[in-house]
Amino acid sequence: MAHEYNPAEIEPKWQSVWESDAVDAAVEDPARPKRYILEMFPYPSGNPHMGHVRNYSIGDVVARASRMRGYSVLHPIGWDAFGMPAENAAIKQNTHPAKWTYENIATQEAAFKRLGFSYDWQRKVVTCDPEFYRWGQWIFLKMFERGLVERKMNPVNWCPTCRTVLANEQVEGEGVCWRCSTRVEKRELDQWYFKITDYAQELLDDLDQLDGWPERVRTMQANWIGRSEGAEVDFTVCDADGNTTDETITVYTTRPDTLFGCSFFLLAPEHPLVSQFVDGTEYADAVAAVVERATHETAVERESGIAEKIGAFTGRYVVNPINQQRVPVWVANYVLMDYGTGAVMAVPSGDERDFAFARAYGLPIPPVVVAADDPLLASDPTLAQETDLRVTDVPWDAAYAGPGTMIQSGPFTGLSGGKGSAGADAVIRALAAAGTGRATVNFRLRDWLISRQRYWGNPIPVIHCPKCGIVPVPADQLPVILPLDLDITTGATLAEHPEFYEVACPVCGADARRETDTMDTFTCSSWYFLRYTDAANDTAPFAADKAAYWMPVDQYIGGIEHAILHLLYSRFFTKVLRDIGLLSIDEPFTRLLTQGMVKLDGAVMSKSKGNIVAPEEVIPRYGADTVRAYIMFMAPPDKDLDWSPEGVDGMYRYLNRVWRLVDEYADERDGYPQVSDQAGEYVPDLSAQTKNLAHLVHKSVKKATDDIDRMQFNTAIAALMELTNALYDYKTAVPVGDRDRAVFQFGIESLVKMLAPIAPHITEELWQVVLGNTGSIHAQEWPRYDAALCVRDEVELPVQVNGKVRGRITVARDADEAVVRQAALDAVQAQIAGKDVAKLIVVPNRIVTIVVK
RNA sequence: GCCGGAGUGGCGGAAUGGCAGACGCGGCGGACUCAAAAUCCGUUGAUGGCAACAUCGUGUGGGUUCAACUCCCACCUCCGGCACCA
Repeated sequence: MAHEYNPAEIEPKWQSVWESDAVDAAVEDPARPKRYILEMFPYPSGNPHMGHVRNYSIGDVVARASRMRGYSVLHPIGWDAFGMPAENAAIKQNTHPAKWTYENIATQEAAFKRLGFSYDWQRKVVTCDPEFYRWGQWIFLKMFERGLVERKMNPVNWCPTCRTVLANEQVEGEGVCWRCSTRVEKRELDQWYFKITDYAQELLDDLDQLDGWPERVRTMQANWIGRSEGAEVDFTVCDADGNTTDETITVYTTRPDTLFGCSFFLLAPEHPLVSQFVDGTEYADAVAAVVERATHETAVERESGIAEKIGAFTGRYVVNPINQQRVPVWVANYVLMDYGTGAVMAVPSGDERDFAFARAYGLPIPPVVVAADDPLLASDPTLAQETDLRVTDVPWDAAYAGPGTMIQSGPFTGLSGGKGSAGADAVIRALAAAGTGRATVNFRLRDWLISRQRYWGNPIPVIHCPKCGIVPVPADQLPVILPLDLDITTGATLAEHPEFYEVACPVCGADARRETDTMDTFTCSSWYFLRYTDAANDTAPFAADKAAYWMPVDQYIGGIEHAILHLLYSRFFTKVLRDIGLLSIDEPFTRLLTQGMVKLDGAVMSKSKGNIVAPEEVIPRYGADTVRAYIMFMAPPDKDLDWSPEGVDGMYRYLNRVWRLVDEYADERDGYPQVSDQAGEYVPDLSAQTKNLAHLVHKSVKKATDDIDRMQFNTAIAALMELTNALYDYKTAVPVGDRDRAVFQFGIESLVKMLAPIAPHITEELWQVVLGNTGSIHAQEWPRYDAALCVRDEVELPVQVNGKVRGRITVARDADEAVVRQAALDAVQAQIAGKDVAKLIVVPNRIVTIVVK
């Protein structure tokens, strides 16, 4: 009854069985441990490509293996359905974003089903469905209540191509839009923000808990949050004659120990005091020129990598609170308005940028922190005790920013200087006592700009009332429905849709205007994983007890491109929802796998580049199982891989090999005598060949199990191939009538079971049809190996002489060391004859090494 | 510039400090076949040798060790992230 492996026939057959039986529906079962396996949900861009296949195959293997290991598994899927590409496609193809989006979802859903992914389809989430996005609005309102939503006028990143603002996290490398790579512009606009900075410290601290995350992702997030410790110092504004005003300017510094070395003071070009200082003065023109160049040329200069430092004197001075020194105030292009306070104290001897600026404009560079071996101290040892300003210009050709000793620093002279030094602490204490400074912490992280001037997004549930101001939409009026009757092929937004924005104020009833900006799509992806735990809930985003059962996600799988963006925002949402009382966890994702990218000839596959390899090109010829297994076999999951069609044949051959092996076994098995008493049980009178097979089978089961656990699927598949080879070798070497039924059967069944998560269709067919078992392979228990059978009772050890293998010995496992020593010496007798054995090292069960002279 | 990651056969890739190259792709030789496909067997790091074998070999140069792809120091190349963050 031998029959052929025909994936085109069996794959759709099993897919429809699984779907109609809803075999992959997640069940909350308190009796079993749970596992929530999640892959980052796709954007419905059209046909999936091999990158998708890889991402979702990894998750599917983990989910299927987890079920067989006895876990109650949640493995859902959905679509991140709002966003710009839908609008662009709609304009280009003269259709509606909704139509384009839902059609693409249908395409991807069909493709995913054709690949045999084991999703709980009943929990499907589509973010552009009102049933989903209303809860995004609900969360917005909750955040609004808690003061985590802010509308403010700020310089923001504007993408002229996308015609919308962007969050800081969405501006890449050289200041370009993450989506279209257009250079972004700075604009001063009134926008909506989520106050993620309120959680900056916790987002940083809790990275320590995430030991299931790749180190580099944690490092990237820590760098992005960018905590720095230092001090604020208040400088009093004065005129050229030293007459002080009651105006102070505060600076932030990480080096309060260098305060005595401040020889000038800088304002950012955008600083509001600049025009106040120079308007109508002789300095106005020069300052305006700097401001002009800084605001218009910065982007270009940054691109070249080296920005020339330019600045201009404002005619004003400030008083240094530590020593009452009067220093000039300049405007400089390298001072950033959006970090610290937009003003800095310049210490050219201790800061490279200030040094360059001082040299360019002839400003003094007094040394205040010097290294112990500094030539300055060598030439003038008394300088080490100098408290007053004696040397006003360093002989160095670069700033010194390292640790050292404070000099020329009044009462602080002699203290250690440097970041976080005793000297720095002492200066902060002195400033604090005088009320002119204080210790403080600064973050690089900015608040999350969430409003977008685009149509295809979740409407911000707010109404602008001329009398009441900003009025949140009452919760019982949610959702604010995104109207679909808008012709967006002209590029129109909600601001061109009066039926949408003309509303009555919910408080006073006056004519008011509904907010027409929509939310950043990343707000949807920041909590979709929570919706899966309770996807049909129509009274809340999710029930707390359901989330409590399933959360956190045990294994999250997705691309490294979200190392900051999505993964940071999701952590933020989780903490906010915890504080609202909906969650009891601090972190959403316990373990994270950042899967490598699938490339073609070195380039990332993307629709815009047109270098996509789609699974449909391979499935008709080889089937989904081959595609899945091949992409898992090509490389470890976290490494980038270059797609090459050459090896697909090999994987197809392998699955055929498995098919024939199992098929032949099914035909012949009645002829196998039952020799050993039970599968996997060690029976002393087995033949040497059968013992050998039992050993190989158990060793392979252990190896494949361990490798799937640590998600090294490429080596797991290699172990399955070795198991397959061992079974074939046994068949070749041992006639049917001498074969051990129990050991062989255990080998065959283990092979089929362990291959099942990777190649779910062929294994289902082999299990149920070819082997004639009842019940799905995917509901079987994972094979258990016998640790005693994974090792041999005799081991062959290489014997090295001076680092070269010169002989081999076979000894009992864990043999007495004396026995091993003697056997080794005998084995290499010829090589060591007449020489002194200086050393003999036995590494038990591994190697013997002899050193002779 | 700073912070990560990676350099291993023709190719993808394996190796708790213990026989480098598992597993596979490709190649070569053979069996089966009228022939081909499929399948099966053998072989396949380099150099030298008829051969057993010898020597060399994990980006480069040092070091630690009986033993280094693995640990340490210095450097080269590539990839990724951040980048005037005071």
